[in-house]
Amino acid sequence: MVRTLLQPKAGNEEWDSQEAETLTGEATRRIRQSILDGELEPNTRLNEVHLCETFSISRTPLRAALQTLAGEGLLIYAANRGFTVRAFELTEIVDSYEMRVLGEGLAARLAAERGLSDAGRQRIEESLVRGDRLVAGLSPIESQQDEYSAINDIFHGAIHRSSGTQVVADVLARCHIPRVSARNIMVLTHDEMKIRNQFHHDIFDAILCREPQKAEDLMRRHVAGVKAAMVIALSRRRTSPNKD
Amino acid sequence: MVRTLLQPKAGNEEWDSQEAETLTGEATRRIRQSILDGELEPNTRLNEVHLCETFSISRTPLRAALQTLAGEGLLIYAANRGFTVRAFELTEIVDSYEMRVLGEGLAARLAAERGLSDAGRQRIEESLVRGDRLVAGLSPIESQQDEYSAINDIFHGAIHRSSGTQVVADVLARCHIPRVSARNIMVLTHDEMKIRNQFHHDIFDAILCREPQKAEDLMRRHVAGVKAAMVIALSRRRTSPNKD
DNA sequence: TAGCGTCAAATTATATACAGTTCGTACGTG
DNA sequence: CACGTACGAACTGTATATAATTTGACGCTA
Repeated sequence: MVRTLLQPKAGNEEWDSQEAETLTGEATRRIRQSILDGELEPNTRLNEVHLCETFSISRTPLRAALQTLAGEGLLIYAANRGFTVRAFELTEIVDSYEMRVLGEGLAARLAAERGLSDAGRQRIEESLVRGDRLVAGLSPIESQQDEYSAINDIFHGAIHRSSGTQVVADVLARCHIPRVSARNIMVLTHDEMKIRNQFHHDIFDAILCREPQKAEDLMRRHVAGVKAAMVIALSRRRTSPNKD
Repeated sequence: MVRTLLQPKAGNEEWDSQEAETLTGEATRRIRQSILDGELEPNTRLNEVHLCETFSISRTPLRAALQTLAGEGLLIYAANRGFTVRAFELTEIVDSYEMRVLGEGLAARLAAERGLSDAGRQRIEESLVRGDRLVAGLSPIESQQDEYSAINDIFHGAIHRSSGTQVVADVLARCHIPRVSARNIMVLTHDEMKIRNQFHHDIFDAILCREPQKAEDLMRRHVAGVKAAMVIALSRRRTSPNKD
């Protein structure tokens, strides 16, 4: 049969070039997902041989995957002691949001200064359409949180790319990790989704109209709002349980 | 005679735990240095076997080192095609400074909010003493640029740690890379060193006095000044040579 | 001569064997 | 019984052999 013609698997989003079609890349994605989904709990020390058997690969590609994830900040490495799942303290999560406020604002500003590519504009518009549909209550209630999360990733990811600077995108990816690691904790109300959806629209308009200052300001307020909601949700779950 | 003890090796800065006493760590440091020093030029495609012979190690620790450096953003990886030294466009460098303005400002603000540890305060004071000595003209002229660079790393590094948040320090490390990769280009005048040294003093005072807003503001202006100088220096070297 | 398919050399990806370190445990000593 | 030491199992670090992929050159065809 056809051998070359390498495509991402049908129905799958495009891959990072790094994670295509090698055991290493496959393992990287699966382990990352396990961590973000909470299957691998924080502070767990990873046993290489055991993980090898789990994924049915040898230690070489496994270690490569672990190195990559350590580089992403998801794992912590200690010489002769291997890798450990990184734990994020509440402080760390709050501060990373503070960083994200600034970074997302910068990305929006740069995007507004430089304009959107056709592909970027289309991706954002797609996310806005889906957002409107969500807010209108046309999605199944069970999947609303996941749908909002997906929409959010598309919207912000498109803006990161549109900033035109890899470093900015990298920085935001790093700030994104503590957020995701706590994702399950926050449940959005319908009103919150409405507000955020409106912010997405306004930010998009500011970028389209080439108003960098306005785009940055709106984005900062948007992310600051998300931060506040997250901190409140986290505090509820994490504060000392001595006063039940 | 205030001197910090516990130095890993005489004259050597302390190591990341990741890079201690393994061939992988050693290779990581050496290759990183080669890249930052410009021995390995941008867009060079790295040949694993060749590098193995250069460093007298086998491919396993070498690949581990390359993966780590790719995670730091110094190398770019493509599946089945290996690693390439990353090149930073002028735009990328400018934007990473923009990010750094915000990140360094945040770090200073957080440090001011939370206060300095004894170790942190000592490190900063040490850098200030050395800065004053430098500005007073008591250092050999040939080594002034290197001395300023070292002082700078100590000062800002101490503040990054004092922010109390790993994510912030990671973000700034990522912004630091394009800067260093262009380090040789900028030559500081004595007056510029004086101005920057004064900024260091003022920022330190603001942090000590627990004035977060002031610390952030000063730090932003400080880094913005550095950015301006760098951009001017880079433009001189890089702009199209069609109008000599 | 331009385009295309094929093959071999070079290079990367993976598996696995072996070496070195860590860490828990059991034993000996005070 | 407390404490330190030594030993061994478990684990990570490294080397190297083998498999898969890329790359460039060569020759064939239209």
